Amino acid sequence: MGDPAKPLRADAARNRELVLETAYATFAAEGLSVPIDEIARRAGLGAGTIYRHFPTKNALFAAVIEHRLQQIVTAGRTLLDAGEPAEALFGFIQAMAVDWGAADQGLHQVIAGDGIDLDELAPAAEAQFLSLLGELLTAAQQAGTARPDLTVREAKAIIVGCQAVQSHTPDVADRVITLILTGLRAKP
Amino acid sequence: MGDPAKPLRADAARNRELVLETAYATFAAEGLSVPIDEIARRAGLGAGTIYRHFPTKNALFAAVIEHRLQQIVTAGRTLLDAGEPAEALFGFIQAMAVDWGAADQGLHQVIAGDGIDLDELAPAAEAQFLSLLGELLTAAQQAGTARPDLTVREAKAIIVGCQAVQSHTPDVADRVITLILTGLRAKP
Amino acid sequence: MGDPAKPLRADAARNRELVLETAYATFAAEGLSVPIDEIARRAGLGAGTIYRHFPTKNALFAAVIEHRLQQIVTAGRTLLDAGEPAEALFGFIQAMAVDWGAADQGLHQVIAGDGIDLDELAPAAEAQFLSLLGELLTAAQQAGTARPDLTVREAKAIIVGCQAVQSHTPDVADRVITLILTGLRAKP
Amino acid sequence: MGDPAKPLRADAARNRELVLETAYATFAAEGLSVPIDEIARRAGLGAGTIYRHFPTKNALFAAVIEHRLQQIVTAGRTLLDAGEPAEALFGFIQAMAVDWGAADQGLHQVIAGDGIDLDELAPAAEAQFLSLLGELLTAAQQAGTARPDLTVREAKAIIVGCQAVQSHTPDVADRVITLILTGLRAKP
DNA sequence: GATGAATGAGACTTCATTCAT
DNA sequence: GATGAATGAAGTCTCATTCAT
Repeated sequence: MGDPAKPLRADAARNRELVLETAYATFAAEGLSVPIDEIARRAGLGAGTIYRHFPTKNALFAAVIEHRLQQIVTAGRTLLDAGEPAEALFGFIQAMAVDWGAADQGLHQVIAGDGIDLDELAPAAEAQFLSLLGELLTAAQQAGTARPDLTVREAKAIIVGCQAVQSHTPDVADRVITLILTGLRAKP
Repeated sequence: MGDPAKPLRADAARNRELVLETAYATFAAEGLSVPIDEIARRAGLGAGTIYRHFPTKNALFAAVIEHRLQQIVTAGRTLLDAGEPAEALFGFIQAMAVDWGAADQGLHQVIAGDGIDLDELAPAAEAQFLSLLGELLTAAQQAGTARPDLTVREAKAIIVGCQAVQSHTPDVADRVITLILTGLRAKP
Repeated sequence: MGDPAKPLRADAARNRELVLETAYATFAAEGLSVPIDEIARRAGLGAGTIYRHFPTKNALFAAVIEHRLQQIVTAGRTLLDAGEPAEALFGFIQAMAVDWGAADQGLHQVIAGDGIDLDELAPAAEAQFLSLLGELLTAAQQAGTARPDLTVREAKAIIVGCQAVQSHTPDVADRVITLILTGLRAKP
Repeated sequence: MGDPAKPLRADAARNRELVLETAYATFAAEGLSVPIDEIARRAGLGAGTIYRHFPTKNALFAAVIEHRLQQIVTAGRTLLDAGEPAEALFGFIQAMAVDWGAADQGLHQVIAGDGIDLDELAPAAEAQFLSLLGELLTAAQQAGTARPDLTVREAKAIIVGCQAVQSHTPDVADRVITLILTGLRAKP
């Protein structure tokens, strides 16, 4: 049913994607304080072009995070559909912290605070993310691998914790996250 | 006695304390990007006064963190000396995240990364902290309450994770941290 | 054609020139301690614009000096090519101090030291300058008007001295410089 | 007769001397931009003590220059009284630049401009200096060693030039100054 | 009188955002 | 639409000068 927004011209759409990818890579590698000009330079665009697509730097954050969360949700749903409900939740948390969060300074800064609030920034994506997390959690609880009294908010808090671990001490992160997850499996 | 550095004049010492406390409160509440001028304003001082005591913004960070870590180490040692070796480690981690970390956004940013390195910033205090943590860990392992294969670095990573949890989702932090700690108690 | 650096946009090039001229006039008239903001104000530009073209105040010095030295070298070469080898050196020194150095306080400060090193600031232009000076000197020596034992470094030192004279006591500079140059003509 | 100002207490007089000497050494070595606090530190005094004796930084410059000029005048007079009128002027100029000006960045900056005017700063000392210079000049002219048409202002301008040479290219300064002085000896 | 801590204006520089080309 | 130049409000830090101790 018809995108309400006018469809972008082909080159504009391409530029939007390019900005998004460049911004993600840059924020992930160097944190959120990278200047817009630097992102423009890396994308081979003018700064004005970025502002045409994203009216403020915060809007760019929002779009990047939204994009990222959508990828995460997609990957999580794949895991869920793979038919291993018992381990999907744990695999997802581990993957989110270790594989995806490995170099993700920017994502971690956003998720862990730094004055930026995910719920304000990208409420729709956040809702989808929580919904997926709920499904993963329920599946694991029904399979008997996760504590039955665990809530979605708690599961998200644990993800935040695991990402902090990954970002701060990458070399022991794998083991520590495994330990943390142990606590989620224990019977009440 | 025999302090090599001349003792500060009474008013200077008072102001130094005032800056340290104001800076701690401000960084904790609003993160590390608060301008020095704002801290000066809140302390009722000129900006130059802060720079007299701490020649760089980083030096101020360092002093705040050092001050804070010393308080933490002192409190941890009290716990250790209280004669409950079995629970001291867990009490310490919980206290560090929940009681002290409650409003500690700035401290968390420093400890959790953000381009700032604790070891460079306050190496002495960091060393004391790690040493205390080691003692708490050993005591718990000898009492049989902590996994024997846990290392100090891992314990520190867990603290970082717990602080992230506290800072991001305070209302479920208590429960989540308890869950995380469960994983440290499990037999290998 | 084949300029590796993209040619500046017309407005940018105009502003670059404007900054250079304003900076030259201002430094020359008031010395090197004039704030960048003041130069921006006089040029009718924002301070940021200056920093876009010259990333540091030192870089602006460098560009001003380079610009100036190039003019000087060009003028000197014209003198050399005019076919009066016997007098070109003396004309050049006199011109450099009197005509061009008339209000050149800033340039004099740079050339005469003040903690700023020409060789670091604009090595290429400095090299060209020394090379031209060498040619002038050789020509005069072959024509028998300059002492045969005079070196390029000594000639440069004399220029520095003449500029100091000009800058300090303009009203007697012409005569004094003539006297100084007399010493260079004398037979050993 | 009878100093109109109350005589200083012994310690105050000592401090005044100490500041003057330290300031001279520091300005000479590092230029006029050295902070007052640094001079205080080197003198082992508080900054306030300097301000008790010299109400502004400019006043301190003035006093330093005055002090210095007095020494110079004294030394020049000694030269004059030594009974070698033919060479006293040349010896004086050479000594002023080479021996005394060797590391005299501060003095050179003041004399060579930098927005500071000797006549405003220390008019009395300047007058004495000019008077001495006049005597040296007259003596040399009567002895037939200096051009009869040389004026005091021109002689001073030459000193400024020689100091610039010394300050800019110390290693050839001796020779260059000798060359310059040759010009003053030549018959008109 | 001496001290050195405090002040606060102002320097240099960065960067989100706007706008002429 | 795209570009990248211009803007100007901050931010960090310095230092001449004043003032409480």
